[in-house]
Amino acid sequence: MREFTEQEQQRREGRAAIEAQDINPYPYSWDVTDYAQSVLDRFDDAIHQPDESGVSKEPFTVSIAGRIMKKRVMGKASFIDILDSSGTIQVYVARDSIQEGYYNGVFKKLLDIGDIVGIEGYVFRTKTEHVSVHATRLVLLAKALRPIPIVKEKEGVVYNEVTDKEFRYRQRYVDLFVNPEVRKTFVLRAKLVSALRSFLDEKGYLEVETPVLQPIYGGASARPFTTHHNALDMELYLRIADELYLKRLIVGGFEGVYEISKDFRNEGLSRFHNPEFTMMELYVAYKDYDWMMDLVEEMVEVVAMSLHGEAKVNVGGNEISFKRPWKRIPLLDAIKEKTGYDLFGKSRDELAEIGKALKLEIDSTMGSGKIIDEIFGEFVEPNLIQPTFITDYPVELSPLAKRHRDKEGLVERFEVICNGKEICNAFSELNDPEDQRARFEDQVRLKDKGDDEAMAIDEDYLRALEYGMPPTAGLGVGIDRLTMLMTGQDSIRDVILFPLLRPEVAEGTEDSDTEDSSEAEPVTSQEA
RNA sequence: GAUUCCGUAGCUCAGCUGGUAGAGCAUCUGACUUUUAAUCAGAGGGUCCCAGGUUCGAACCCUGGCGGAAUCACCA
Repeated sequence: MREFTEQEQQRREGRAAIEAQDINPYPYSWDVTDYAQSVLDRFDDAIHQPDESGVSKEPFTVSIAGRIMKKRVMGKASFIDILDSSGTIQVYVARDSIQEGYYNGVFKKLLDIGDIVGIEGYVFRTKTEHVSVHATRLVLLAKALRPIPIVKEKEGVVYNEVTDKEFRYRQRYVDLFVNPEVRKTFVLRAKLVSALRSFLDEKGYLEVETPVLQPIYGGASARPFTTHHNALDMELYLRIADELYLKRLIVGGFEGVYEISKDFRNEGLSRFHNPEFTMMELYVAYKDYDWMMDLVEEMVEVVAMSLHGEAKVNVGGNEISFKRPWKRIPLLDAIKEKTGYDLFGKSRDELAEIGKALKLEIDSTMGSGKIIDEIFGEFVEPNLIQPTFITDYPVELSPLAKRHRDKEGLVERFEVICNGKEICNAFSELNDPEDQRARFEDQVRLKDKGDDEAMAIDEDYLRALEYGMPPTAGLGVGIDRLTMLMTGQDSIRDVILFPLLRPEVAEGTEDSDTEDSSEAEPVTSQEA
């Protein structure tokens, strides 16, 4: 058994004292009729404010519930701040206004900051002009046995703000109620996903679900997580992308399908990478990547509008505008513009020379596509702040994309770069089964050379393509990154509720293996 | 995986060139029926992340480990 801190012991004693009065510290429900924000919004001095005799034209009675965040006791009356899902409201608790005996018997001594309570009362404005609820009934709904961090604020200055990242990620439940802007971020994230979904639904695309557990992983270059199915005694992989399954559905005759779901990649963690992350993938039949660029512009603008009411956002001092149209520039042109080197038609060795001239580390295992990608990543990508379509990638980097209709060695693919980071990736989908087989075979050669991110041949996918897939445009959007951009967060952990962390040593388990005789004793805290 | 920085009370932090710990808020006791970082008076609370080492003596110096952050590498 973990040793309790002083404050935890005091709270447990408080709980016992409450139970000794036949009060359940964890009752079953509370009838909520109002929320902090709506009360503040709806209060009208003309009709709700009581006069000197305590009578108002139209009493504004409410029933609210939430967590006690502050408690200011002044003898026979107190103010508490109650936090609910909408925000905070002050409650005036006077001894003679609530249940008889409750003020001195329970409220003053036994209710703590952090406890969750239900309050009935009427709304009024205090002498200091603060809209408050004058409690007529106050009920404990859940006792908090741990003290919560107390954050205070005066004149815009926040005191004792909980800033410790580890604390905040490990105990997100606390982070959410002590840092209001954290909740806002996740509300925005939900809005973003819902705006995306309704945008796609309105276009008539079908939301589908495809397997997370896959016998062959594919659709991206990444290392997978591996797991095992006992009954079938088979290795399975957690998907690294939805792509190949969604395109099978296009073969099946759906003309527009999308999926919003988690992908899993077994790679390092960073400000931009969490091993599980959310992707939206969309495939539309009979379209190509030019069409998809138009769609992406429209979609992102709509999303920005639905979150902010305008098509722009401030991130790290940059004002980013999503207003259409966005700049479109071929990858090699963008590189030429920034570095002066024209890479078109250059051989692998010529590219390596240019790479070295640009002071990049080029080794013999890197193919020409990889070198181009390095140059782009180093000299172009970080400088693209406004949303920009970078188009036409080397074929070796894009084994699932269709060859460019005009440009030899390239594919019809684009990425959108914004604030120096990729936010989506799309192409005209490769639907020639024989070219696809050849591309897979190239991947296998890479795998044999030791590239553990190269794709495997997916025979079933090839079989599907052999039945005929219409020309198709495909898109993948990193939802976490898009959320970062739209909410101005600079770490992916701030847009994922429970980011992956190393396991912590659980409280009270440091000596859990040693015998502990005190456990045998029955704990009787009920009687007091 | 590499490098740098960080880890002291429930929270936010201080702790000088090594002399075994302090503040504010929170908590406890008392006062106070319109306060708002409420106020006033008093009190308690710490395996200084862990394990070794150096030293008469370590929160502080050294070594190793654990955890976090940033940067890099890989990627979305």
